[in-house]
Amino acid sequence: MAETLTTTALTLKDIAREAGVSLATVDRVMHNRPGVRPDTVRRVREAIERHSFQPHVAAAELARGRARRFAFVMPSGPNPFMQQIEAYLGEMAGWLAARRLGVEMVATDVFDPSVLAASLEALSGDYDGVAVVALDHPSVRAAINDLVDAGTKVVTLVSDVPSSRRHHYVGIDNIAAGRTAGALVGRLVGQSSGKVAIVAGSQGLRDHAERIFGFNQVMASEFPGLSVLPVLEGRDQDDRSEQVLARLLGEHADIVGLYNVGAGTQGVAKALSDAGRDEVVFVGHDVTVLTRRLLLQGVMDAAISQNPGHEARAAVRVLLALARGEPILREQEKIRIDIVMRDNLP
Amino acid sequence: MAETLTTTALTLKDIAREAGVSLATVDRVMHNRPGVRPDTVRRVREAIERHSFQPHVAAAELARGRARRFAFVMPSGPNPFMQQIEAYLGEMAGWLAARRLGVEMVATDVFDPSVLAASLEALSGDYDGVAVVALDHPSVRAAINDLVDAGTKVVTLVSDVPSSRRHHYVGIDNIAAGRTAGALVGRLVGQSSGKVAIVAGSQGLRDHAERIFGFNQVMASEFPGLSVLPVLEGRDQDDRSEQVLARLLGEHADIVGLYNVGAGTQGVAKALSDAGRDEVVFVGHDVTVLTRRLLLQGVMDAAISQNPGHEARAAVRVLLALARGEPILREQEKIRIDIVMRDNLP
DNA sequence: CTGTTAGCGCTTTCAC
DNA sequence: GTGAAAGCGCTAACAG
Repeated sequence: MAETLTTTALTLKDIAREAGVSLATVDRVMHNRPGVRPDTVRRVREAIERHSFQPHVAAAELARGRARRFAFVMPSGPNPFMQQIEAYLGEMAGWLAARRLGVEMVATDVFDPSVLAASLEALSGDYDGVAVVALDHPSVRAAINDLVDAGTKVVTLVSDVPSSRRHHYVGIDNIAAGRTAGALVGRLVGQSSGKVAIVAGSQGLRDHAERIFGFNQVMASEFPGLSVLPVLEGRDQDDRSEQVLARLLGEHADIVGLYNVGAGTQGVAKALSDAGRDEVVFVGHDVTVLTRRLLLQGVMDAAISQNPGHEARAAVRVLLALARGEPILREQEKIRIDIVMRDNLP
Repeated sequence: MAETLTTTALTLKDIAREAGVSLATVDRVMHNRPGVRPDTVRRVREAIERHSFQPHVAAAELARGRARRFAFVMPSGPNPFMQQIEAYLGEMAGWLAARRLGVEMVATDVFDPSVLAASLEALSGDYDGVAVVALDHPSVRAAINDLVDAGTKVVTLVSDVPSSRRHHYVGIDNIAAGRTAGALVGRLVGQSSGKVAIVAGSQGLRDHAERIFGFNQVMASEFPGLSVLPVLEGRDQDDRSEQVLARLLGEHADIVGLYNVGAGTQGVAKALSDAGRDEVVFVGHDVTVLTRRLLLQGVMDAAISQNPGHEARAAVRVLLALARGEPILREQEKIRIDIVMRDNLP
């Protein structure tokens, strides 16, 4: 009736005795440290395997004494999504302190590759781990690789640099996010013809480009009756987004759907309401104070969201696991694409 | 440029010195143990506050030595959702072992109040914490309260007993889940008239009743043109669900939407396809092997999901935090209502 | 009521 | 190459 999932209660000492060596040697083997005869290594490894021995993390943590330091490299400037990530890190303060983890925020211009790369280089040696909202650019890639080579654990956050040797990416699959947005717009429009507008920050941003790609995929294959208009670029700014969208709305009376790929949501909403086109199906990204209000008012129909709290905590947990040499709980750290509508607002 | 979120590096000893007492006394105060003069308590408290001191969890964990044991009381019988929870606990085996946490599964008939209550009573004293998929019934409530009184930490999982003194509920807000389902059916149907069917396991189950309540709320207020038919009860069984639904489909040719509140999904899908009514908007719960397939095939339009992996891990983390007397990260442990459609399948 | 002390299971010098 | 021994910061048992 009761089935046990765990057993271990052994200690390093038990393994040492069984392998006929000392504590120190087992420790060396466990951490792949040099200076142990291959034959001894094998004997110890076998003893460990035999009992699937797991060292006690608390003891290890205590013994090594030294506190760990992580840096979060984030965009400077007022971005509500990033502010939420910071806020959630702040909420973890007690949790972090109880584990003697130091987390520092480093603000930088993540849109300028050379500035970002310089900020990263400056961190070298001072931190056990770095989480960075990265721009995908050769010099940034090089900076990340340098950190990795110096032994620092690196995770990319929200925006990935897949070509780098970063240890982990904490964020969503943006192509799938775009596909999801497309499916929502298509289904919620509920009619087979009409035009669909896209407002993005810039097609040069990897995440925006990927979302648009996914969106178009679904539109083309599943809603052939809906025609997608050329992408507008609002640079994630309210005024500019409003401006370009207002113009487009004036030119096309038969726009039935709208996908806002990045920020600038305020402007998009204003353009819609000023034009008296509230019935347009409007899908955007992220749950912020603003999008929450728009969802409640029925102006926005759905938001695709990557839970910033989860991202912040996942980044910390992944860095910690990497630093400790523990395995990462893939499933736990995977960031899901949330569909948020009025009734399931978190 | 760099802003630090944490500082602590003090130890109990530092606090002791500053308060002019010994280690042991600080320990007593920290854990609200009796036998300390009120005045001394105050002095120590002040020293702790002054530095917002956080004891080192690893040291505490190590010092107390004893391993912790948790029990998961789950429904016997083949329920894919519950099997997933078990599977995720299995994946955590290494993580659990490294923390010397023992997790045991206890299968029981959670639908029979007296059997469930007896199972819970039997656990008393043997475990530090218990997670239970609970039926809301007086004798179950009493059993939970007895465990709590005996010092065991108790969390309800998936299905709550709000009237008990359980320490925490790990699961979704089922009324909101029902509302979400209602909004999805209404929006995806995309027309203003027609009938909507509901298939539930039993209206006697609290979670099912709450979901139906939420669903009807939204239907009545936002989609007045859609008329909701009386609830069918399929007892979460495939054959029975198929049977009752097939009959209903025969009686009403104008059914445009369907909400499957519980399990029995296989039967529901079969009834729809046998009747050639694949165009009906079909919204159900949970992502399983089956619902995943139905979503990909376009038979199901959306699944409301409570991430079983998250629930399993949240239950363990909450029990651990409770046992250690640490605060719970509310935001992290809150279970979200996920809307899963084809393109954001996890 | 309060203090002293012996570990918990690792990591890390420092010797051999 | 390998081992012995001194802690890491707490908890708990035992003295006083």
